[in-house]
Amino acid sequence: MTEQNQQISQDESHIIIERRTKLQSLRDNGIAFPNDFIRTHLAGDLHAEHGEKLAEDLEPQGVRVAVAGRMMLKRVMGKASFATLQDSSSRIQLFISKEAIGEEIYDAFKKWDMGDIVAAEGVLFKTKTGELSVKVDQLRLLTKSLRPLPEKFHGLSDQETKYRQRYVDLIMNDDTRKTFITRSKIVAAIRHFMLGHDFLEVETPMLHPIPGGAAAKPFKTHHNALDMQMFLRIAPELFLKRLIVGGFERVFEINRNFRNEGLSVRHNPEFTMMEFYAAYTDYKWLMDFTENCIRAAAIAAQGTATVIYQGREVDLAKPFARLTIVGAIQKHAPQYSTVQLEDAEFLRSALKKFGVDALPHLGLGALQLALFEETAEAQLWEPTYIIDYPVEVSPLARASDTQPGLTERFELFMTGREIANGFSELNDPEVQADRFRQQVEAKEAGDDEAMYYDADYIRALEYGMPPTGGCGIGIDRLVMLLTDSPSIRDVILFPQMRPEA
RNA sequence: GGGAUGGUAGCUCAGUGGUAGAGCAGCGGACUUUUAAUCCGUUGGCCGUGGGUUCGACCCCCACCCGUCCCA
Repeated sequence: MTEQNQQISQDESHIIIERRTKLQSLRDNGIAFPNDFIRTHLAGDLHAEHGEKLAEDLEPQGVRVAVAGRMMLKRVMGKASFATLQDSSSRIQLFISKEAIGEEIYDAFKKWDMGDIVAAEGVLFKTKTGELSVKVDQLRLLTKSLRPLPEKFHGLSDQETKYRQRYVDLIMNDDTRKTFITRSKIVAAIRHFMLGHDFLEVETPMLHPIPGGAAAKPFKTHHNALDMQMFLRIAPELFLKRLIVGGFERVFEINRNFRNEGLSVRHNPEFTMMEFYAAYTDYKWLMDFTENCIRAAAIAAQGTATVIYQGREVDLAKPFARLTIVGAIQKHAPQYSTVQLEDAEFLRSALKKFGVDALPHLGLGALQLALFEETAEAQLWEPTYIIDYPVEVSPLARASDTQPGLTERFELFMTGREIANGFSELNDPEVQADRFRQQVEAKEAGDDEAMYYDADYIRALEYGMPPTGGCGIGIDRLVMLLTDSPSIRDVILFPQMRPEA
């Protein structure tokens, strides 16, 4: 052992020291980390193909297999033993007898540890309790595990360790593996849905010279060669619409956004969104389309569009409800009268009771929206589109032709959370330029979430963008819903954590 | 940012002012069809960190660090 290793081992438990000693003896006796084993079968396939067979049917077939995986259980009984290997598909039991593999390897096996990666070859059979197993005649240790796994029965339950050491969580918890497999299926289903509707998948910059496309605080970074400040993107929106200008009439991107905000059960500083844009559509078309897309994702994840979240049903099968902001307040907080909801001063005082200090420049629509967020939003359990957002909080959305001060915009809520946000895009370059100027004024007045003026985006619009609908779906929150996960950290493999103590 | 709650052996957890415990894992031994195998023996702890109170602190007090939940 090197001096450095010795120093490390002083801080390590006796278990790790013991295992390092075993590894050293593997090194002394040959190749400690061999990579020439060839696996022929996965455990899950073996169970699927042979699990139901009777012993007397299976054993005469002499099915020869080579399996490998992490040793999760080990039962040594004198001259014969059982071990359970876990591979990516499932688990398979090994029957290991001294008689079949020889005394030398058998004695070595007795020293192997839980968590070691083991390879075995042999013939399938059924034990007397009927468990499909491999009668092993060749056995090898492929990778020595130096760190002890959590307890075999209770597993790993500490939330912090599950998040910080996801690799251990994945080894120990089938539910965790399932959640991320489901996440992959959801993303695949959404991608398939989009491609099936003639959308082109694209990738736009994550490093932005000007952050745009959303009201949020960005992360700042620095490009050395260009010696310029850059921002991690808060949304891909302005780039995707440049592509609409360019003639890609249906585009989507599934990728990460970064927002410099606090952490919560619903917020991770980097999160995944799908944004999509379709020329010659509007927000009404988007609502129908988004609904179908989410339904397809639910069926891919759970096989049904009627799902249970935290013990309560969410019906994604029936048409999603549609309510205006005021309508939602009236439904979920009926103590406010129609007259009061049109009274800016009343709304300010009502908001104060919720501890919200409404900025003086906010108009009626923004005040109504703030009251909606306080009173109604958390109660929107069944999927509900809230429509007709005020212009002042929707600087990229097309104004309504019939309702002054409102835009053709919706947000989709379910289980009390925002899942999607979409609108008819503002494609009038002169109006967009005005809206940007207003944002810059708000920023100068101290609103650090206000947008920058993006001159190139205006230039793009000046070439002409067809009438377009665009929408963003929060993938993490959708996966939470479809995997019944209470926290966003449960659906992100490596959630953001403070440095370890 | 505020409130609640937690941090004790590698893991899961007991312990409530008087010598730090159990199960699993580990180590030694027995055992040729086990299923969290069983049986005998046994090692292992800055009780999150730093202060304080006390004859004496895992336990009481204060501050801090890192989680979890709720609220903003």
